[in-house]
Amino acid sequence: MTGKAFSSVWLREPRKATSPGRSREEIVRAALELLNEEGLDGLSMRKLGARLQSGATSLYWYVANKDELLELAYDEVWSDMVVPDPGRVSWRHSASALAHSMRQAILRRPWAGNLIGRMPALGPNALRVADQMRRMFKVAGFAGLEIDYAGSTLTAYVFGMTIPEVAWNAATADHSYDADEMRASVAKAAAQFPDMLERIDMTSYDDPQAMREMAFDFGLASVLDGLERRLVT
Amino acid sequence: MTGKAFSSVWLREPRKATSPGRSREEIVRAALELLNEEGLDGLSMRKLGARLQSGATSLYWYVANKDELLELAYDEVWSDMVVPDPGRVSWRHSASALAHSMRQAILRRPWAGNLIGRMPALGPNALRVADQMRRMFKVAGFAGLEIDYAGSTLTAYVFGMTIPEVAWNAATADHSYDADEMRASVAKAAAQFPDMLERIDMTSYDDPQAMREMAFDFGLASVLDGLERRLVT
DNA sequence: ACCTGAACACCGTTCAAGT
DNA sequence: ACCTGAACACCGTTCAAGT
Repeated sequence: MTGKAFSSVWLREPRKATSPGRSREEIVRAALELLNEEGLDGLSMRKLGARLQSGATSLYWYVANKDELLELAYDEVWSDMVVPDPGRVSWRHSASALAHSMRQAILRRPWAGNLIGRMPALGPNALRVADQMRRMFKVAGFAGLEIDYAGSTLTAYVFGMTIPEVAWNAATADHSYDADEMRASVAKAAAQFPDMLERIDMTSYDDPQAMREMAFDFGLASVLDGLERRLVT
Repeated sequence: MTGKAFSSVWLREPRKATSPGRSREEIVRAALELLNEEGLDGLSMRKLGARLQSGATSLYWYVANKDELLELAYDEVWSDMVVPDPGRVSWRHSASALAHSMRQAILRRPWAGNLIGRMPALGPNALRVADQMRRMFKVAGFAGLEIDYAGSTLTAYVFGMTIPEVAWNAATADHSYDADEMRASVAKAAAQFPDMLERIDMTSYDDPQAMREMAFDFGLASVLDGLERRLVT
């Protein structure tokens, strides 16, 4: 019972473009526009069809279903992640730059927050990043499976830190943000936890942006220190 | 313009239960059943209404909308995360046990993978865990904002590692899993990346479960080492 | 106070029919 | 080979009307 294995759009050939305004590429471009303008909920096959001056169902000639379309669009997120050459700079510098560029890539495309880690990342951009990261950790001194473990650790940290950040931005984007009100709300919820209340009095809510950057750098330094330690022993 | 701030179900009083089979509690219980049986997509207001022998729209008396219902159900995930008392065991042991229980809590409820980090976690269970974790990092020796940074780092790592794990399980659950086929698929996608191909030849695909546990422990040790290092300097 | 059903404004996807 | 529209089987939510 071999059953058909795990499938991904990237494993199949696209239908070739013939008419000018109608191709997989064209569709993905329009989907990205919609995603960037209106977010994940703003993308529907019907709206996408309208934008391309076609029936919604015409798209199914080029793309098997909406999930595949998302998988195609998703690869774009990886396009501006960078891994500075670990031959020229220290691997720590390279890893740190990668982590920051990953975070920014997601913050710039909030819709990606709901896809990341949930969707296979087998597009060309994702593979490039994975390949460069592997090489980086090899230069650093990791070997065998530990090359992959180190990669997983770094990306898990960055994604785990950034996904909530995106969600938070989305949740507070509508209402004009009021630090005092926020403080009061959370204080109410955390009323029976004296330890939590203590935290609420801190500056945390006044400049959430700066706070998050500090938290990110603190955690990143920890992760990199931890990885470094794995190398020396 | 203060605008209404960030809102969460947990900040409002529930409507009190009157009839026996109809209350916010009852509804959340039924929603959890549906989630555990059919996953996130299996939960619709209509199906939930049917299960409770009521019109779908009757639920709106007890719950403002589906998102709030999810927020309510979501707190359940935190219920079996444990933080061993850091007064009796080392903080490292405590943190490690917490991390493992977090991972298991999510693996046991795959639907949570799509909610985690995306939804405010202000329910009683989530607050208990947050409070205990805070105390743990305080006992460890962190102070001020670093208590929170340490907490964010640990949970970001665990969530970032576990969310893809859940997604992977879901993607491979349908098809009977075939290691060779999988290897071939990924090899095809990664064809131009010699470094990636090297990885594919490893044992990675034969026992993914064991592999993931090793990866998790490797990363966890790194994160804890990194946090420890923050304490001594 | 609580519950109902009809209705609104959407979805993704299939498929026979057209050119 | 490509595109269309109608149709199917769903959604979440509102709201006037019932008891």
